[in-house]
Amino acid sequence: MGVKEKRAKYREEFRQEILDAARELFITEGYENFSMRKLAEKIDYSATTIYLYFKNRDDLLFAICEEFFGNFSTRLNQIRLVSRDPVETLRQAFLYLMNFGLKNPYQYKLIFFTKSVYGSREELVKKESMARTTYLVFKEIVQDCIDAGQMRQTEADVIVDILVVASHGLITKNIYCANFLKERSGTVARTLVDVLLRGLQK
Amino acid sequence: MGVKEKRAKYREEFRQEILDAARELFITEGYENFSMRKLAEKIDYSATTIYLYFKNRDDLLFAICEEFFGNFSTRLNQIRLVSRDPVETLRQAFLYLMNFGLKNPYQYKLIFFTKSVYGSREELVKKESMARTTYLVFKEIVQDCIDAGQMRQTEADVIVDILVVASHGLITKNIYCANFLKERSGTVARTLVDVLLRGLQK
DNA sequence: AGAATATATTAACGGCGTTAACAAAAAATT
DNA sequence: AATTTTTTGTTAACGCCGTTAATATATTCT
Repeated sequence: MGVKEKRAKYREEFRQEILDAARELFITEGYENFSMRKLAEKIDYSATTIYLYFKNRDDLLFAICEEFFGNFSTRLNQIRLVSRDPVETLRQAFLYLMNFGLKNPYQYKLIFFTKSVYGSREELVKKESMARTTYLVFKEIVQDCIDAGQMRQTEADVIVDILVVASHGLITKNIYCANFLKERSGTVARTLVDVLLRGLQK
Repeated sequence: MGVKEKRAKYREEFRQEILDAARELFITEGYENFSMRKLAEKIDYSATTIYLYFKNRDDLLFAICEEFFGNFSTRLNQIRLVSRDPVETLRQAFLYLMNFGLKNPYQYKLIFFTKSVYGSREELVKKESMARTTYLVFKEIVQDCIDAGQMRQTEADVIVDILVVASHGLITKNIYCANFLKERSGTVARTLVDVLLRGLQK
């Protein structure tokens, strides 16, 4: 009926509030069953208010992705500072990604397996997104391994791809295959990491 | 306005016609943008007619999945008959899955990465679906390798999981990551197969 | 105080999946 | 051959959805 008595004094603060609610809703309901109206009800505002802070539904998802990749690249740089051995750094980085996926499968799915929010390759490269930054850091870690002579001479891009492929596969299977017992996922994950890193080393 | 002059004489025939149109529409438009109304328009019938042949939207998807798994398990048995070496059989089977995915990414996605149409593990096991059959054949092929002493003693289930994980990962990445150059996918695929099979052999 | 801007609302458009009510053709029964 | 029943199709409607337009009110600026 009446208008909200409490207004959003600080735009960014309220924007973040919406984003948090959206992330939760996206994860619990899934991308398909998310709706702007549900989100509106959750934050107790009308649906159209959301459009004052986000262009549309996909803009919300974009913000969630960027948030994730921001944290991820920070974490990668931390790992890099702590660990001295390049291959060990790579293992840690890879495990971090996989463990995040195993612990937060639906957020992982939301970020990596939903209608790409970053457009084509050209758009991705020029847009200077956190997603792009993260990829570059990951690639640098791989390059460090190659430069240190501890990894067979393959294009760093390909190696990054292989690792990401493995991680993506594990999480997808974990999510979509009902006959994929949860207890086994740990075993599969460990085996995957070992086989891949051993296969990649000189 | 008027009622259709040409009626569907043979139920199964018309059902298949709908299914073919649905598959095409699901693949071209994606699961998200598929709609019963579009399908209706495509086959030139009213939307509600579809409900005389399929329970609902997901029932259509289920039929498409079963169709695929039927073909897949047949193909696996063919490979098994031709090839004599167990590991070679496994390689062929694995490559068949991956190549199908690389050639038909959106159908692969539709079948493996959409809201599971097979329910929980218990439901999957008791329902006697083609999906279940396919999994069992795949597992038998792996078991043959183990029995022949050519593969390290690991649970066959785990090995199947690892291979499927790799395949799923490759296809997902191929679909969702704009920066995943198409030309590279072949290289990554070959490397994956080699590393995995070598790592699994005794 | 008054103008301008930011923030929020309701109403509406055109789409969706699905069900209900109904019509007509085909098949079965008498 | 006439009539009942079943199958196959239709239109209308319900309650969702994303998004835009028009509008009202609060806050901020001058």
